[in-house]
Amino acid sequence: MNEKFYSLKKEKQDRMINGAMQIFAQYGYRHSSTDEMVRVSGVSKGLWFHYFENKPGLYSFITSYGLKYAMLELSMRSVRQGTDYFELRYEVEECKMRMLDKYPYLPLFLGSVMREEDEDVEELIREPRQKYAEQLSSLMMQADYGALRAKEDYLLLIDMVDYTIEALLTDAYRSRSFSPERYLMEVRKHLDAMKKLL
Amino acid sequence: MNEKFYSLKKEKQDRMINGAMQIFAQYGYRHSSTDEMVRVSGVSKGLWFHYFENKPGLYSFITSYGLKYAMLELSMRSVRQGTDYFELRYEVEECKMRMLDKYPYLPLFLGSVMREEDEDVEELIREPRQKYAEQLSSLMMQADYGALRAKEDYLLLIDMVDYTIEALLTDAYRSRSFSPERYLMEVRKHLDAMKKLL
Amino acid sequence: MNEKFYSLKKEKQDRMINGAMQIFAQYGYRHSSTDEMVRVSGVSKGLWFHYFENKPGLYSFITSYGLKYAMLELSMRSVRQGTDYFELRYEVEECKMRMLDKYPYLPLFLGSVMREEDEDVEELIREPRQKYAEQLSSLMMQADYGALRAKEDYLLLIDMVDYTIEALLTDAYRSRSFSPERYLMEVRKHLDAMKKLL
Amino acid sequence: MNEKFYSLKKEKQDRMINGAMQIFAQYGYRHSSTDEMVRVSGVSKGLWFHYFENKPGLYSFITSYGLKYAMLELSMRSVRQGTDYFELRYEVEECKMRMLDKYPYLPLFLGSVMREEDEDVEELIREPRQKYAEQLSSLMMQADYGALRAKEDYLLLIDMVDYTIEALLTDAYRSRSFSPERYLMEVRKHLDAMKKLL
DNA sequence: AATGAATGAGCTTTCATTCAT
DNA sequence: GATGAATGAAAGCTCATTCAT
Repeated sequence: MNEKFYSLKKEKQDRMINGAMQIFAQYGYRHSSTDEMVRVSGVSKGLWFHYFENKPGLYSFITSYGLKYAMLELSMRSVRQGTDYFELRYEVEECKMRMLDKYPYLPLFLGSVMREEDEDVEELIREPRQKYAEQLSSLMMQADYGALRAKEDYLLLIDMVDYTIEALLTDAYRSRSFSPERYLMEVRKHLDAMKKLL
Repeated sequence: MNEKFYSLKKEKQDRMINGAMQIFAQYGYRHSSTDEMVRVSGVSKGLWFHYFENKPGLYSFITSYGLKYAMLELSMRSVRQGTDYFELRYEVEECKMRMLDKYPYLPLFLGSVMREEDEDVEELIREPRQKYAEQLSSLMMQADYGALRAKEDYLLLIDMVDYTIEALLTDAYRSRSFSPERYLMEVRKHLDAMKKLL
Repeated sequence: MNEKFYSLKKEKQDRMINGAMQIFAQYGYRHSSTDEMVRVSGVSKGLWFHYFENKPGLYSFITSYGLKYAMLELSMRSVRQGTDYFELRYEVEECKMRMLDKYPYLPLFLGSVMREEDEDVEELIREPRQKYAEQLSSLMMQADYGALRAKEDYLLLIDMVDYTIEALLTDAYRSRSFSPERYLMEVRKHLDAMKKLL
Repeated sequence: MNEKFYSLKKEKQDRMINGAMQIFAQYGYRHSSTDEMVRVSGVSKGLWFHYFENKPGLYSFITSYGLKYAMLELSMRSVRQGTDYFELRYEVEECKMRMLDKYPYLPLFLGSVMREEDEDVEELIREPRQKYAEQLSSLMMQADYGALRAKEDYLLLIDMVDYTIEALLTDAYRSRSFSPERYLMEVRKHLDAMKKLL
């Protein structure tokens, strides 16, 4: 289906991928307009449809591509069984920051994809979305939950950590200039705060 | 500016307010369409513009109205100085649930307003948004932070609580039928989980 | 579905119907553009979709309307059982010419509808198209086929008459100014030519 | 103008000619899309414009080529002065069927060209179109009109024959599989039907 | 010569907004 | 006040045409 796209020069591929990710990440599927992608990527309108048939097709491709890239990045970290939960959680965020070089909006996009509910695309992204979620949770399952596990409600605490990190990421992108260092520091601080409670 | 609107029958006012809140809360400013408000409210299209000039004007009014209503509701609870932080935080959520009778989408709308970033309206809602935030934080400042305060990072923990509660609310509205009881129970569980850590 | 349209002023209804008929008759379904209908009718683009949802909906409505009008016109002639075949066939064409006052492109449109093959609309127009064909043939069955019937191949001769009349109509519209009188005269001449052979 | 094209391998020439004829014959000038010709011919898009500059240029070439081929085929039949009109008319159709080997859509294309009215190309095809019409009519003038000529309106009868044959051809192509034998039989039957009247 | 990537005008459709009634 | 008909800019998508390779 998308072999044509892959035979483009890598630089242009990435310009398109980044343009689409940025707009989709910021506005969600329905709200994202081709014209804005044209503007931020410098790639003409016709070409988007030349490669991706239609808007759902584009979204589905970018989603699948982005999630695969994220999964690859995740799988590339050497999995040390029994890493401390908070440490591992932090490493996952570090991992996201490593994506920034090639795909500056990918971390934000990942979150927006996981929350996407538009019925025109929900079906199309179900599978890659689920796989990504599974890889993440199976990665986290290898953590040493240490003192956490002692608590009967440790799942709730993990929820809180996840919600918090997601919110921090969104906030970080909201500011004019996204700084991965500042973001990671915020994550670290919040993780530490909870860790100290245990 | 909107005196005209207030001379409408209260019932119709509320039908319009609820219609706008529902759509804005679900889709955000930009994605909300007049036609959908017409549909859910049963109030003709012309009337919306008769009373509110344009879409930013409508959003600004509804925001300001909704935030004021929420502030009133908040201020109506008898402030017992020194209530335990977690208890107070819970009461704030209870308070939101009390709004459901008149404005079923107000709690969701509050969150969406606080996150709204569309540049067409950001300016217009800045002030009421800030006032609401201030009232909330000044209310929370009256709490007894107990063991929490002992922690040097207690502000971070509070962040986590806030992010968590906001996410729980969004999740609660995502399900077909929003149940205030179920929501409050979730909030309670998460608050307790953290409280126990202290 | 189209009650809204019928509550328009009759004059505007007819302006829209005529605009659509003209463009559809000349270019066929697929080729007809809203912009051209806007131009010939002076009715804004948005309004077409306000009343007719989409292009197939518009085509289906105009088709159904035009065929019904034609059937009404046909049924209004006093049916004299046993009229000479050639006379009756001529009267059918006279009947079409009577439509010109209100719908100048209807006779041409009828032919184009009967030949339309676009798969987006074929289903939608099947029924009215069939009904019209049936009324026409049941009308013609009341004719006195006289000497014609004696011929074993009289059905083939009728084919020829039909093909000829259809071609004459198309030719007549091709000229800059369509003249019903000239057209009817042509029809008469050709009918007579064949009649004399019998 | 098109010498370049003629230096292509004959097989590729014919693939292009057939592709263009098929699409133009089926959809008319305006509705024919380059992409469809690319698809049915397997010849790349750029090449079409390399050889034919633009769409009118292509249409003009294919028209001129197709008409010339038809004229050649017509002129190749040994003209027996005084052949019976109906026989000659039938032979003309046989002649068209002989084109099918090389250009399966040429007979249909001929008819569509003669009816083409798009103003972008009308001028361009006027001359070849007229020449073809003239050759056809001068060929037919050599016929023995026999009993036909006795009729004062024999020209009208000839019209009817022509219209009928054209309609039969269009009908024949409409069916999934075009059968020259079946088509010729239909022509024969209709010609005979009229002949018997004389 | 040959390919197909690239472009932008134009088409169908949506939607905030205006206006006659 | 109240309605919904009316408008046109903008969105998703198609297609003739150009151009780098």
